[in-house]
Amino acid sequence: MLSFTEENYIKAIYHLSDAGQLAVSTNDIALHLQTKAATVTDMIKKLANKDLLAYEKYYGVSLSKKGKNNALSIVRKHRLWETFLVEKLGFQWDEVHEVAEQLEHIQSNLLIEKLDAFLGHPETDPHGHPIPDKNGKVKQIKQFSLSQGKNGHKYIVSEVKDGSATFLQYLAKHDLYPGVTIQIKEILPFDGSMVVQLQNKQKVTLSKATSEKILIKSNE
Amino acid sequence: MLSFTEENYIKAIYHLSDAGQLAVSTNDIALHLQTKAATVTDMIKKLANKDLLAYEKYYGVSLSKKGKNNALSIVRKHRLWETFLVEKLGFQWDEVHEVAEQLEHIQSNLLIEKLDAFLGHPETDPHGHPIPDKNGKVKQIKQFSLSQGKNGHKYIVSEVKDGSATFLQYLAKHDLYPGVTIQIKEILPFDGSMVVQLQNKQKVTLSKATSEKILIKSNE
DNA sequence: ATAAAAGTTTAGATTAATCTAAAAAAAGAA
DNA sequence: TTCTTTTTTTAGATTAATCTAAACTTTTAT
Repeated sequence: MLSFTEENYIKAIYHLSDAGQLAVSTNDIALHLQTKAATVTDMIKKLANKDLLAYEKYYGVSLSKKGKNNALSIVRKHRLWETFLVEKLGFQWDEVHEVAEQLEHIQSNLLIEKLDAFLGHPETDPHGHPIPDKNGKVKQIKQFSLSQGKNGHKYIVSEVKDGSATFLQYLAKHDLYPGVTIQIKEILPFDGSMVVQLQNKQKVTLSKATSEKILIKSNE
Repeated sequence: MLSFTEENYIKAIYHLSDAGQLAVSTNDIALHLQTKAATVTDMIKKLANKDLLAYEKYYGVSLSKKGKNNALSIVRKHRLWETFLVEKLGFQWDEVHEVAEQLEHIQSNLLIEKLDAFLGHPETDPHGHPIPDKNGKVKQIKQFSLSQGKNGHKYIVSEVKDGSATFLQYLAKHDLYPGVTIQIKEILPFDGSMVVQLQNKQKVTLSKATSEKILIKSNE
């Protein structure tokens, strides 16, 4: 069984490697976990000894199959807890992250399976991130950035790529959540900002920077 | 903020001292926490420095006001989580303890207040233990042991004094939970065992040892 | 191609929580 | 009361996770 700290390293590496695709550098991990490179070197040696990752001196690490499975289990727990906090306890979606960071380390398969059932086996969390299933399978949705959407077309918001409280609060104010249907009404050529209409007919103007951080999927 | 370990010591001392009434010995704490007396001595020195308890060498410890408040907050969290696990996730009442031992250490006031509201501000957990309120106030119920009940009288089961899985499973099999109304039908003079009738008219014979571990309160 | 910069590792310490073994104090028994 | 037993504390180590400073590798720039 992994310690709290080991789990955090595995999760960080998973995210930084884009779900285990690419190798991750010592400094990236240190930055992400707000710790020092020397500390990271020590820890990745330990994780390498446990066969959770492959480590080549000076060339970073990449997760093993076992490491990826561990990461997926932690991500699953994190996202189920976030869903619980928002759907059942009424948290704002910008308030959930820190608490879920703690809850994801609770060790109990029974708990997580019962929580999953209680939530109705959700496929995505409140930010639109897919929740890995019990076996670590992640359902991939065909999605792309809102900035690539076409004028006049309707889409469903599927995910937001920025978890900062200010950004999430901004979106919340304009009722932009995963699951919401939007239609692109206008794309301004000079700065790439766009006007989108919500279900309730309200229109919002989004800067290019913002529309790049919102992912959408086709309207079926 | 207290560490996981510090919280466990404070909670153990709280329970062993009967809610902070009496002093607790080093050995009792070591036994309860499955650790060594030397370790306990070190830790209580640390907790004494933080003004969580009063420590007199060779004469044990007693919780300070601050220590008691901390303990009550942990107990509150533990019991709210147990209630959640049983009421919302469908855990059996003998399965909840270990998981609640982990959940009680999650740090978030918002979480615990929202959980409390979600559960409808329960006054007792599934074992009938009172849940301290936000301010640490514990509602005391006038209760006594079933073994002291009178023949023919009706009572409500209010608490069970043994948390072992086997005992709880035994009670569950006979539908004996806090909140259930029972009537004493017969008390056998030679061994003190008694026959009680449940709401559904079923009768169960309980040994003296068992009836001593079940607490009851008056039927209003 | 080589020197400077950036990134990484090693060496040596530190802190929290734990342990064993030995010393000291308190409690119980003769 | 004095000796034995039990309980508690102290001393000295250990492990996990962290740090700083120095050494070493790789990358970048001139």
